[in-house]
Amino acid sequence: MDAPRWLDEREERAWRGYRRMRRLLDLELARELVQDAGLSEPDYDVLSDLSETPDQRLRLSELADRMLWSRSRLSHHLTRMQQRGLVTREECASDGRGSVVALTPAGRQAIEAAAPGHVAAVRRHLVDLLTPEEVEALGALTHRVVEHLTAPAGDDQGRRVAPTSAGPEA
Amino acid sequence: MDAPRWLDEREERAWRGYRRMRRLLDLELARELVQDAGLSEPDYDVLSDLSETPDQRLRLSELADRMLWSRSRLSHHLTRMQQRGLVTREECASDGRGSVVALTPAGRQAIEAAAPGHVAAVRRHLVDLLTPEEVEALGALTHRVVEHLTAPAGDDQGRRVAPTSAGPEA
DNA sequence: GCGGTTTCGATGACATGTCAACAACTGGGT
DNA sequence: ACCCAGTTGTTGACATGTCATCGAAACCGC
Repeated sequence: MDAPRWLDEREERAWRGYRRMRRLLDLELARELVQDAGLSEPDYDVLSDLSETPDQRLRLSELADRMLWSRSRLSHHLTRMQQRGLVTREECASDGRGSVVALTPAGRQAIEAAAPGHVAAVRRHLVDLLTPEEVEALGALTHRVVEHLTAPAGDDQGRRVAPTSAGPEA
Repeated sequence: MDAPRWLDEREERAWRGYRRMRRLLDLELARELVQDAGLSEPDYDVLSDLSETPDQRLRLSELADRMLWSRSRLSHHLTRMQQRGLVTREECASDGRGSVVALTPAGRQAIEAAAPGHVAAVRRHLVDLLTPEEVEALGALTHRVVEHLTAPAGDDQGRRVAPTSAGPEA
């Protein structure tokens, strides 16, 4: 690392573009979501993950792992969503420590109302701006990076990632 | 919007991959940065933008616009960085309302110490995992999306973006 | 030069996220 | 049966980000 390899022009362009896109896309999607559906992005993600589940319910830690959130963050966020009537907490039958998070009817209604507009926004600001080849490339490249970051460690460095578990032994 | 066009399999893969990559990359880069250099990503970004400037100093609002931050956020953050001795605020000669943010020697030292490791991490976890074609594609695609999101409005929708100014009249 | 309007940056209240500590419980070894 | 290390989810203190508001200064048409 004595002579750092800086990014060349193309790499720099990709990296800066990525970061700028990230920020702008986030701002815009969040803005539309809150305006059109009264949900924040985190709200949407929670509801969306829950609604994709057979029962509309998940163990708290299972949900946290899927979302790559810490349990603490999820717990705080659920408290707020619960107060708004979007989700409920139930005791877990098989594990006395556990909580199960469940979608309420209001929660289901909220996500169903929000989804079409949100998908449309994702198309409008991202997907529909890309060629099919670019969509393919983006899928491939992001998956490779994700694989790398979730690899069992000792990979090219001794570092681990992810808030809590979600590791190799999941 | 009556019959929402959902994402097809490839689009879904790209979108989910993007979001997952985003999250994991952020966590990892932030983790390494704070561990190796004692800086958060926002800290790094502020110092980095300042250090790229001829005089190591910028008007507060100029910096906010470049970073796509609200003035308020930047002001709060600068207060904290100032307390750590990384930056200083100076009065602006040409505008009595204004502040100029300047890098201190400690700030310059911090960014110079942090940069090589951070660039290496960006390579390790992203850039070096991509083919040259993918780097090129990522650059092209992100720039197109950024263009779209910063376009003068009335574009395909009547919506504007960005925290404060940075708009069409900039 | 003077009022009205806008811009600049700071601030306080509040929302959200992180981190460390904790109690309750599980499961395995003995 | 019992202990104990590990796991689960919650909590409180704190860091960070957002939003509305504010005073000061600049700008602008007159």
